[in-house]
Amino acid sequence: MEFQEAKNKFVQSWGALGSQWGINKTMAQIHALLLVSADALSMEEVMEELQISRGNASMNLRALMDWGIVYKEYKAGERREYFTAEKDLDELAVKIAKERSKREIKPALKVLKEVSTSTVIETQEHYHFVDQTTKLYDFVQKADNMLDKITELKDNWLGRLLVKIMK
Amino acid sequence: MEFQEAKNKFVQSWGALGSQWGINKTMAQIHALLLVSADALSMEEVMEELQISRGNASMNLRALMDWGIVYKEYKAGERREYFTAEKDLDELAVKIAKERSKREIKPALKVLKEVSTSTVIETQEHYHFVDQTTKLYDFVQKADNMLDKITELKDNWLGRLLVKIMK
DNA sequence: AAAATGTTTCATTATTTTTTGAAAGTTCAA
DNA sequence: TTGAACTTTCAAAAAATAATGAAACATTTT
Repeated sequence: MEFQEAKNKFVQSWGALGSQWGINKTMAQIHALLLVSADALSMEEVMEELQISRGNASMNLRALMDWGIVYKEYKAGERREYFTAEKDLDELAVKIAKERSKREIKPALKVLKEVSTSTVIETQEHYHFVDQTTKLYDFVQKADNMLDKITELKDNWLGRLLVKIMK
Repeated sequence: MEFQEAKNKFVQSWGALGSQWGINKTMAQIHALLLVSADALSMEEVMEELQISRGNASMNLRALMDWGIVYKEYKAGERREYFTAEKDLDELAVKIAKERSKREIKPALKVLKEVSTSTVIETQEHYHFVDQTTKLYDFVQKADNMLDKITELKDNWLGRLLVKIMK
């Protein structure tokens, strides 16, 4: 396969995947592009390669930086800003997971706690509601903790073994 | 908090969460509603409670059944169909994960394999592309396997211990 | 076999989300 | 301080996605 063809295919597919996970298409595409680019790219180059407008590029590059998975880079003697992606995949996964946890899981947990603890139980129906939402709260919290636990685990001997077994 | 108010808050929030995860709002809301309902609901009741059209209810209930997380139920002597949600949260998580893996991860892996193995390397730039996509392939595959592994683990003694430690 | 009851489909409409591009804003160099 | 190079913002337009509702389709009862 031609290099350009392969790169394009990858960027497009990654964009499609992103949009199924609540990340917008362009944001995912820019990330994909930077991920497989050997050097940092300027905004101009990103616009050119993905055929998108300046505003779109600017907004999504900012969003990626807010997520902490794309960095600005300055080249000596150059005015223009360049952008690179976090290329360590473990690091990338951790950052994405943390960000989504903060933005989505935490607020969901807040609602679950609220509704599960403040509802007055008067009937069987109410009881079922409180029971179910309480279980959901515990479950979501457990799941949310998982990643932190895995990250910690990696730092010790037993942990590394376990991670290895699980792989 | 009033029961109806709590239920509503939960259903709405769950719907919002769903839409950030590529599941449409109504689908997530219907699922939330069935999850906290003590009894199975008819399509009519779902429409009424969520204030949605018949077509919308029909399509999304079907989609939920396709995902295997909502079931039809027939009541003796009744013509009408009733719907219930999978209420075992572990089971629910497994089904959702399997479905997303099938629909999203597997196709992504296919593309990754394709571009990482079929690109002819002629320059440093090409090398970096192949290297990065290969790493990504390995990483995604590993992540995709995780859940299966955790599920298996739960079935044996050592596994249960590990899962306990990690919790 | 017709009516009654219930479900699905899908073209049209509405809503939501994303993108554009031009104007405003910054920063640096001369 | 002016102008050149570059970035950000945001109202408006475009595109993508979801919802409606009426007609078609099924199934059961009389």
